[in-house]
Amino acid sequence: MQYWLMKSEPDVFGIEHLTKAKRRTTAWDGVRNYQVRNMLRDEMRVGDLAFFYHSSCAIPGIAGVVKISRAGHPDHTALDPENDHYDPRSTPENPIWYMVDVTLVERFEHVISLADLRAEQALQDMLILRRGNRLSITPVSPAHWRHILKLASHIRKSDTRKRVARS
DNA sequence: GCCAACGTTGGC
DNA sequence: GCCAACGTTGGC
Repeated sequence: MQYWLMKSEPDVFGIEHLTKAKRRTTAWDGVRNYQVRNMLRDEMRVGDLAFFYHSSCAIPGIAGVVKISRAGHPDHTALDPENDHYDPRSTPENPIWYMVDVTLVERFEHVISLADLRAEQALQDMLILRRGNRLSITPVSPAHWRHILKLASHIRKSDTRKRVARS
């Protein structure tokens, strides 16, 4: 079992879209970076889990958890001249670009913001926190994964306390 | 194979 | 909208 972090711009496709998608599943298409292509094609396995990260938005951060529900297969959007991600170098016989399918596992009640993540000493060496990091998919260590899930549950508990205190 | 120019990402 | 950082392109 491996863990990942996958970035998407919520204005284009966010976790909100995934909650409404058929079978809460979507193809993770449009990746046009070779390092990330190699992860999609060669490394990501069905059953792996990934954080769904919102980038380039008001509150960048982790919005929930998805699982890989289909392993790497050719990204057909590269073959479609009408598509924004069209790449004339890619052909059905020789596809250059790959995608996986992801299925929603959990949407966090609140996004764990980038600022929240940066505040955690235990997460200092996360790839996502390194300056200049531009990969749209990065591996996440089991220790970091567990730590972030703990953060998510703490946020839930503190919310509960606040609700109780108010009532 | 080098490297400058250019395009893109993404936080702020 | 700015800009740092990085990947890609293409001339040589």
